Amino acid sequence: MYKLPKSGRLRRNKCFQAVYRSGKSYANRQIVLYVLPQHGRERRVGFAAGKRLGNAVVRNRVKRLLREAYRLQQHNLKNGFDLIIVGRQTLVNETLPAVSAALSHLCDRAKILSSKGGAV
RNA sequence: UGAGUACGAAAGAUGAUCGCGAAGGCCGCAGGGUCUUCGAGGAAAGUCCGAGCUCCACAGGGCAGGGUGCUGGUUAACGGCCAGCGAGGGCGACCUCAGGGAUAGUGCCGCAGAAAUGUAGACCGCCCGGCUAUGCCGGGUAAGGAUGGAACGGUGCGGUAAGAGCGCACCAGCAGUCAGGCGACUGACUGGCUAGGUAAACCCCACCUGGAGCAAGACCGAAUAGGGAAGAGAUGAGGUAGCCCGCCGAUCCUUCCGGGUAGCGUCGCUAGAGCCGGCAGGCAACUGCCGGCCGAGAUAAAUGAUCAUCACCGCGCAAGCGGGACAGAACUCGGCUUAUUGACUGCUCACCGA
RNA sequence: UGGGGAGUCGCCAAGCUGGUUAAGGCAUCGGACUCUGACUCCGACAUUCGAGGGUUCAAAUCCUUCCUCCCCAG
Repeated sequence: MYKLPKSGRLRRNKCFQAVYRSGKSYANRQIVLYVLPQHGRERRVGFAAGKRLGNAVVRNRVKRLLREAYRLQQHNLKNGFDLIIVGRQTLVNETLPAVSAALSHLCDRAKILSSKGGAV
């Protein structure tokens, strides 16, 4: 239930470009969320951390935080979407609970939470 | 106690839960499931050097170009390291140095200054002589002044019209001989009395050096079309590094039109100039022998999150609270450089006490 | 990850190779012309060339170590 195998991840540059170009975006101070509907498919997700955030250690940490936050609440999300979650500058010094809260806030606004799960 | 200096080592430990990557075993036709083991660094960084490896010819010759530059050693190699020599800095422990050649040649040395390298040069002085005489002219003089970063060895005595290595002593420097040292070099003696700086300017000398890089390169599979048109060249197109040689070499190149630009592909991909311990050689860098160990292999790219306990540091009487830097493998090694935490050890100096 | 290039005034830049003056244009400020503005004319504007160290009498320039930015290769 909490697993996150490679098949649920966005892996190709093409897919990333498609989501960036055609998807809708939602943002708050910590996170930017891109959503592209893909009807009938398994939900896939990608994580990104831009060069502005800092050196390689900081960028890796941001991506791992985002992945952990997504992993722990993915069962509340609907299927049939490609998502990209991008970390922003204020995320660098945050801890996991704050990241989770920010992510669920965005998912609520994007209306991809499943009805039986509800907000965390 | 304070200040400093050198060197080595380390970069918290254990457990639980959830999750990720790889390898191997088992189950399954298969998607996959499950168990075990392993899973970031001293700098993984910067990419400043040197190698391995791959392709270009089994990488060859000459010129050009580039690099290094005290001596000896070390190494696969190096611009690294070790030991020494010389110069400079520090009271000292110790530190710094691209540190060959300026007597092979060429260039440059602004402004200032009379003059910037030629045995040249007289602005003020100094001395001698002449004159139309408180000045002017001619000559001598580089000791004094002035300029400059630098002015043709320095100090002293003699000498002289005034001066000058003109003569002498000492010092610096140069050349030669002898002695010591593998050598850089050091010491002694002799000689002629003097030769500016700059080679991180060109250069000379000695030594080294082919080019590209794992996006190298190899393989498998898919796709299209053995597409069309025009032009140049076989006393040889074209390729091979800048040129010449040499080599490869039968179809190749340029332009236009059209088509294609595709695979979460496989290998290369991790056992290596490897790590740890002991012994031996060496002042040391390092080397040899013996024994043991296997320690990441990803590809939008794994190595994470949460919690608990115990160490360590700081604050606090205590309960407790807070803290742990710099930073993330991408073919692999040897160095260098840069970033950075809190401790340990040796040595030096200053002060105080016994 | 590998390879290559560039940092000079607020902006665009010349000067670096071959060492002794930091050109020029735009912008800004002050003045003149005008009743006022524009145009035009005159004047001002870099103690230092991304940062540190070295060579030299002397460094934007030569050497070296860092920092920042840009480009190319799937």
